Amino acid sequence: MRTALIEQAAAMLVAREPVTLRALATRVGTSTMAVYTHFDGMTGLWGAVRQEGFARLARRLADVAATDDPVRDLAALGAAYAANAIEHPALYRAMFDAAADLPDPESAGAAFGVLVAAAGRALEAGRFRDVDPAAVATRQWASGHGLLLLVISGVLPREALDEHVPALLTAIFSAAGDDPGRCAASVRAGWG
Amino acid sequence: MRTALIEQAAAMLVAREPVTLRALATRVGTSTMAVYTHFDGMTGLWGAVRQEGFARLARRLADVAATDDPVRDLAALGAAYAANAIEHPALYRAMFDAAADLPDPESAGAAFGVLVAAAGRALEAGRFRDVDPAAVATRQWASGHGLLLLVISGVLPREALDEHVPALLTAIFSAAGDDPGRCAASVRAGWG
DNA sequence: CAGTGTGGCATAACGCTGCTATACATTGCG
DNA sequence: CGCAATGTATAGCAGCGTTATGCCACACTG
Repeated sequence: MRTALIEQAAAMLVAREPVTLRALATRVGTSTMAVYTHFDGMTGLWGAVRQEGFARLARRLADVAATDDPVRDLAALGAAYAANAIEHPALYRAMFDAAADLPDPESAGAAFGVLVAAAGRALEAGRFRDVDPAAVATRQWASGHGLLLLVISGVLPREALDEHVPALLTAIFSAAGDDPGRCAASVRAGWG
Repeated sequence: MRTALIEQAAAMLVAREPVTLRALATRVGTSTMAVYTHFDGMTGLWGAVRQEGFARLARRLADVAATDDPVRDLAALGAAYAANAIEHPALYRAMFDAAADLPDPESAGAAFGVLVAAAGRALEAGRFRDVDPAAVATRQWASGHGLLLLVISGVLPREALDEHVPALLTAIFSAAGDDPGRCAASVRAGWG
């Protein structure tokens, strides 16, 4: 029942339908009370939906196999992240809805941890110098997040991703110590 | 009446009060119908509020005086942009609310134009090479936007701005052709 | 095996939301 | 002065999230 409600809510979210309590209960074939027994009302359900969104994101990032080029891996992780957000924009927006509580630290941290790990490998491989892997990951994440939200909102066209993400990643990774030319090639390879 | 409604809505937004039709009408001292005669319901009012938000942002950016160091100016514009967003986070979030229509192209374009102009001056001054000023401005905007939203949402602490914005701007401007050392100094001076 | 709780769902109602139809007032113009 | 028109007040509607209450079906227990 819990999972049915979460999945139905996520489905309505990706279908651009308004996720309302009554419509949700009707679609699942139960009554509105189910949301109150299994969650703490709609806010609790939204929290569960966002947690599910982060879990899906973490799974998707985990599917990106690590290669011997950690900078390429960072770009590939960015591509997987962007693809996930573009395919389910409403879910992505709900995951970062500022009106709600903080996203679940565990599931969100799992996704972020994959990025930090890749940055750490770049540091160990000598591609980065004198930087905190978490800082590099945060900068990549924030840049991509902002660009994605602007694209999802329709402020920027979708082509803006292909135009600006590789440029931003190359700038960030070069500033972290990677050789600019080699970095650009790795980013191109990873962004695909 | 129009302006009174817009300003009251903006005031309730910064006061973290829920902006509801009845509460808004009561505070302004009129009836709910006023919102329908002057705007097209609440959606129209939200559009006007966002337009007002972009107008305030454009005014604030225009107050940043241009110096003989265009890269410093870009960082100073970023600082003014960030300060405006941090001071009125609810209004900033409303400005980019993806559920609504696109922000008013005129007022939003005015704010963005200031950034593009500064990037153009950097190009003319020889600080940037072989780049589109609009592309540099877009990358700076998207990076700052993403970082600001993460801070406003509480995902990142406020100190993350001072830690990551100068690093990101230096990375972007260096990738645009500026000398890294000189760029870092200009960004530090502008970010203040 | 019958009795008894107990957890989970259906029903109905409450207060709130945005919105609209209608009646009234007030202003400007011929 | 009377008429037209614009903007506001009132009342009500459908929808929302939430909650109080009743029921039922399952599980544990003497």
